[in-house]
Amino acid sequence: MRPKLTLKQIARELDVSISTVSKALRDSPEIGEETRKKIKAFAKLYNYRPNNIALSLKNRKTKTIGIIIPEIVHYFFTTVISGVEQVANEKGYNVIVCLSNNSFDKEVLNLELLANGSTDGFILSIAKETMQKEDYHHLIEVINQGMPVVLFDRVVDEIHCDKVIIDDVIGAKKAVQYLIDNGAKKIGLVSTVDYVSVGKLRTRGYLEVLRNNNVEVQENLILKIEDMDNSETEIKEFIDKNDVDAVFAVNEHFAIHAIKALQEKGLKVPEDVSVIGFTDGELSKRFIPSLTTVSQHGERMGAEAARLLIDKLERKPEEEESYKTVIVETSLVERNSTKS
Amino acid sequence: MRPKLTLKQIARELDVSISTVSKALRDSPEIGEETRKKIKAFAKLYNYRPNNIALSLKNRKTKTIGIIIPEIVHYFFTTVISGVEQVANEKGYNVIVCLSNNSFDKEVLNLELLANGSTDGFILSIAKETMQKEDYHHLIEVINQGMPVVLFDRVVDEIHCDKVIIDDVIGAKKAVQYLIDNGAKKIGLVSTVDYVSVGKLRTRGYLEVLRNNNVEVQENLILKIEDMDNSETEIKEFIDKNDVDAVFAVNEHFAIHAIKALQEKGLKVPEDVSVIGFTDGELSKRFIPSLTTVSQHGERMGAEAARLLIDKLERKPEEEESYKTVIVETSLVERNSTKS
DNA sequence: TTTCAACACTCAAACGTTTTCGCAAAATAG
DNA sequence: CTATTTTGCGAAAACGTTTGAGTGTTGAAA
Repeated sequence: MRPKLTLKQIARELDVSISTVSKALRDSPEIGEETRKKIKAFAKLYNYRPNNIALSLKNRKTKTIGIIIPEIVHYFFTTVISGVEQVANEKGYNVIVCLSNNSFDKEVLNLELLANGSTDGFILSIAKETMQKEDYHHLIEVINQGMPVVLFDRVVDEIHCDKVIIDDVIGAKKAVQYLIDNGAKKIGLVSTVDYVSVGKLRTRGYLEVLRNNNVEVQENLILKIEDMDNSETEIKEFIDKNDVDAVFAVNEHFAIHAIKALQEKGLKVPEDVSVIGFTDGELSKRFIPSLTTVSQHGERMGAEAARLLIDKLERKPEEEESYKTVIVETSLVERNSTKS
Repeated sequence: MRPKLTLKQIARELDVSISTVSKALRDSPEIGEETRKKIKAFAKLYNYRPNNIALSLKNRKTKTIGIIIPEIVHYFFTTVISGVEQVANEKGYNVIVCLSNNSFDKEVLNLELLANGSTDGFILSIAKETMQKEDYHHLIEVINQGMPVVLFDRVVDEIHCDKVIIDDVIGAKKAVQYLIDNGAKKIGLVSTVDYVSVGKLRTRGYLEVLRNNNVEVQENLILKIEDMDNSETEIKEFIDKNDVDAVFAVNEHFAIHAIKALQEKGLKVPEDVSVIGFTDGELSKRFIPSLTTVSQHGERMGAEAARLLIDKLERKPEEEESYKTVIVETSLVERNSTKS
């Protein structure tokens, strides 16, 4: 076992000072040709690499960005991480991932831990519990200490920082417009109750498009799921008793249950009824039929967040402080659950 | 903006020495009651937290473990991360995640980067390209430097370290035995070509169980998919021309295509034909019908890997070096694609 | 011969901690 | 009232690095 080489050891070995070694390796003109070559050769031979921790301490930056998400076994979040990672890597940054498990306490803990020198900034999606408590002091604290934070997906107005979000209303409008353009008249909506912000916004998009196209809004064609655990039965009943020629569901899960219910009713998807979902996850791609869906482009969101953060980190101190909110456009991915 | 507080600032503010502050905060008996209280109150008021980087440098350990995986948008790997994270957190460790994207070069880069002081040890699943090249010098190098490494899932004999794997053969046996126990006689196998180790091992399990139960092996009931892109058609043809009463597929994807082909042939799953998959991902849980499947327990694997690593990290230096390989048992998760 | 610049290097401080050692002053013992 | 112990605190080194300032030698210009 050969422990890591340090400048000090090289210096002792070659009988020069530590600073000489450091300067030689960084090609300082202060060091003579011969000495420099000798040192470089030695360093190469024994595979010297500077210690990151020491560098971080010296430079007061770690070249590491922390990302705190509510859960990791979750398609959307992994695509975001993937996007962050790509951009971070390009710019020479590392990514350290922490999970809040949707718990307020764990979010606070992780944030405090990483804020003590481990990272230069944060990319974060707020935990469910934190949103319920509406307690953001930990985030505000960290921002006040001068640490840049970028919020994505779940964001709140109370926190002043850069943000990356999608436009749920426009996403929903794209989907419903697509259905109308392809001849649908009786479009069912399977949504969540209104206090889930995503459900509310997507419902708004649905309503707007119907009005814009002079399609009458039929209240009975709108289903708002209360109890997620019982969504399957609710959707089945909804489909059974209503006559629709298209369905817009606010997530993948609702979409596939709608498809199943339609099939059991003797209808074919997409021949008789078209179905569109929201969130382009594994399930949308691989369900049979595969789902036409509104994609949230998690990877782009991650990349955008990383760019915002790194811009802040590398900004000259004299530049004006300003916070941006980037809206990443959704797009409709056409697959086999809609006819066109 | 209030920058982070340091010992030095507290010392200056309270007109004592840095060491006094440090000792007071760590409840050293050297410091008098009064001074200690004063310092602690001040630190609390201004929310002092020691700088992790400085601590890492001093202690020569970072309390951080690196995990390098081939991809993150992948159900299995996320469950592993989740398991690692839980155990790591319990023991006061952070997790830094890097992606190799299945590229040899990126794996080497990440490893070298993190090995220079950023982490105390690694948990790693080898990149596809690395396995093809059979070049593991970067891993061996890191291990030689005294950094503990735990390999999981994709492991190789050439590397001497702790390992966490599942037993594919036993997993497959459980599945096929279950089918036989429930009356199946003509069990189709949808596998990959033999040079994919997973396909080979799971096929072996299938064959062993048939022999053990004196069921004749019919070569025509075994499908080995060459071309993943064309798997759908291959499976459809296979199902169409063969008469089976059960199917064992070596992954989720094959399983759902088998189900679809069966349904299109006019057969019902699970009433007429039972289907079992491998890998308990999103799709298995949420496909309709949901899939009975062999679960690999990624979370357990991650937890196990983290435990092995942390044991190594906290082992006294005088203790004997030894490498373990932990086999995490698979288990059969019964859902709606099999009758029982 | 003196002066000075160029060269090639070393010293020392700094980043923020912890910890060993040393040293006064106060408290106790003799 | 002196001798010794205890108490309370500070100085300094260490972790590994970078970097501005300082130093000694050489060779050339004045």
